[in-house]
Formats: sequence, C-alpha cells, structure tokens
Amino acid sequence: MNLSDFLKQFVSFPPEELEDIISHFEKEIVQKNKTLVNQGQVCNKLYFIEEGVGRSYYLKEDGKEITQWFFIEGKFMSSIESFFQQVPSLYYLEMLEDSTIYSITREKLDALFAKYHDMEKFGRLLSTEMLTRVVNKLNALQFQTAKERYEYMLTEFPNISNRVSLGHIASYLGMTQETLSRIRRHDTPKKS
Amino acid sequence: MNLSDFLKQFVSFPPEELEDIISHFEKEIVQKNKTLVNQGQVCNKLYFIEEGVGRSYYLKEDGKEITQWFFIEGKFMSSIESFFQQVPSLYYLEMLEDSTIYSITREKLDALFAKYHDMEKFGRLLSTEMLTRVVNKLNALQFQTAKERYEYMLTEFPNISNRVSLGHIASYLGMTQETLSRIRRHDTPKKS
DNA sequence: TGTATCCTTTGACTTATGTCAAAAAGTAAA
DNA sequence: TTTACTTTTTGACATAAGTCAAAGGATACA
Repeated sequence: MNLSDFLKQFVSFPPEELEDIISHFEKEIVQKNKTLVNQGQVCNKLYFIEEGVGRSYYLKEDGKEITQWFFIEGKFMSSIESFFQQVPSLYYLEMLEDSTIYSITREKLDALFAKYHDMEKFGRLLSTEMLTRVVNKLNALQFQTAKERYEYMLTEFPNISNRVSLGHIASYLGMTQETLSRIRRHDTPKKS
Repeated sequence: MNLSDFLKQFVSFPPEELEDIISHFEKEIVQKNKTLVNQGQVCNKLYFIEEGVGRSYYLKEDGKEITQWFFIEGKFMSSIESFFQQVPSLYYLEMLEDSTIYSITREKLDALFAKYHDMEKFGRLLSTEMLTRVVNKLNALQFQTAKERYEYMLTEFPNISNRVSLGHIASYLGMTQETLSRIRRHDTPKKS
C-alpha cells in the first residue's frame, strides 16, 4: 500500500490537498538492520512504511533487547511518545528488512495540521487507531495466557513469524524465547 | 479541574466556541458503585470527571475482575476502543466514589469535530495524550518488575491507593492482591 | 563446499508468583 | 459497643515461567 492510498483510507482529501501533503514526505530506501532512532534521542520523524518491516525495542541494563512494537508495510512507524511529546525516546527504531519508507518531520506535520482541517482529522483518526491497537496489546498482556498472546500477535501482525526472529517475537510478547519455542511445539505448555 | 479549564489546557479556543462546545455536554451526579457501561454494550459516551474516581474492568470467565484503567478527576473516561470504533465494550465502566461527571455522545462529538478545526485539534491532542499514557502502562507491564510497576502506578495515579481497594490496584498491575500486599510490606520480595 | 555465525530447540534446575485457606484488621450497621 | 461484613495480611504449598547450558539446524560468506 502506498502513502496516498493510506491517507485516503481515513479521510477523503481533495486531490490538491493530498498532493500538497504528500509532497512534504521524503522517500528513503534503507537497508536491513538500519537504525532510524537511538534510545535517548528525540524522535523527530514519523515514517510511513511502503515496503518492509521494522521494530521498536528497549535495551535493558543487562543488555537484553525487548521488542516493543512491530511495524509493517502500510503502517506508520515512530517512537510514539517521543515523537508526539518531544521527549527522549525509550526505544531504538530499526528496520528488519530492506525497506522503502517515507518520512516527515514534526514541524512539517504540524504545519499541515494547522493548514488543513482534513489533515487534523486524519491525525485524530490515526491516533485513535494507534490507541486501539496499543490497548489490544495491553489487554493481551494483562488478561491472556501465553498461548493466547501468541495468537493475538498473529492477528495483529499476520505472518510476521516468517519475517522476524523468534527472539524478537518472544520479547514482544513478554516472555523468553525458550518459553515461546515450547509453546509453539506442543501447543500448550499448561494444563488446558 | 472543570471541563472548560481542561479543554483550554490543550487548545486556546475562542470563548464562543468554548461555550458552544461545553453546551453539548450533560452534567450527571452519580453514586458510588454506579455502572456506566456493561461488558458487551457499545459505549456511546465520553465522560469527563469533574470530581470522583472510576475504573474500567474486565470480567474473566472464572468470575475474577481485572481492572484495566483508573480514571480520576480532570480526565476523560470511556471504554476507549468501544467508543472510538463503535464495537462492543470488553469492559465494564464503574464509578468508585460519588462523582460529578459530564458526558457527550459520539454523535454530538463528531458534529463538533466537523464544525471546528480547533475541536478536531483538541481531539487529536487528547488521543495522543491517551496514547502516551497507555504506552507508559504497556512499558511498565512489559519491562518492569512488580515493585517498579507499583511505583509507576503511583506516579500515574497519585494517592489512588487511599481511594480504591488493594484488589483493584493489584489486578490493574497484573498481579494478585496477595503479591501486592507482600510488595508493600517488605519493600521487595526479591533479591534486589 | 566448508567454516563461521546465528537462530532455535531441548534439558535440568531455580525462582517468582499464584492458589488456597485462615487469621487479623478495618469499617459500617444495629 | 456489639455484630456482621469487607478488606488486607500471612502462611504453606504448587506451578508456570525464567535461567543457564549445550546441542541441533539453518544461513551466509569466503
């Protein structure tokens, strides 16, 4: 999915607005393993992924990485609180495949929000959609068993398991990779 | 904090817009233990709490309640995904104290978003603020020890522990009330 | 096509947290 | 106050999941 189609999913922009909006994004081709943002750095860009996969991850004191979110093609990617609140990012953002992305700075985005009521609406709808997705993960972590969490993840990120490593997925789900490996093998590690 | 001050925190509305917006809210005085929304029901209202505390909670098959969020005075309360996506709510919404709240329906809110660019901006900023708060909880649940999660909660909901029961807090933090009780007593139940 | 590296699985053991049950403390009602 | 009810704490025990370590597999590179 390209950026224009993505924008139109949320709001039916007049063609000239759409063109103006898109002209403020920059296309970038990035390689696998490229880090877009470092922990501690303010994330000043919002990225749209046309093709590829990325993730945000947190680095613990003991050196372990914990995946916070996956970002796939047709979605926006950013260190959410850092970008919106302009505070240092708790996460790294990195691409996990060679990818085609479009980026826009906070300043340009704010200018577009101020310029077009439609764009402001898009921003609102995008935020509420992200909010819904984050709440779904929260629910999975808080109410569900390890097995159910794994299934939730497959609906949120279809066939992600063929694209990223087991360890990345396990930490996203709040478990070790050994536990996830055991869950996958014999469907369930517990009684049920 | 009243509704007018809350709105002004985010956007500096012209006085007549502010007045129009506020006129679409309805004031309600509700008693402790009042349920605003049932699980399975579409939540059609957004509530602003002028005074009081509420929570959203999920009811498991085994009859246990799990608190998903607390809502205190000066904040909006709703079953977020249900309200924004108009799907059945996974949660109950209930007040935990006698409270003064203001409500607005989805229809009226949408009309205000369409009418005023400022209101649309408010909606966007409110969503991103909620998003940030939900992400903070997600981080707490995913990266932090039981003790750290308890401390995170105290910063998110100052002195909530004097207002709601231990059991509600424990389930919010994804632990049993016995565990929380032990954490509180001897600062930490683990090595550190 | 072999060598190095990375990723996944498996096993043995440890530990944090849950479960169940009962006692203690706190609060409200008569 | 006494009684009843709710909430919190404590104890003994069970268990899901983590840790550490090593063996297999897979993949990339040279």
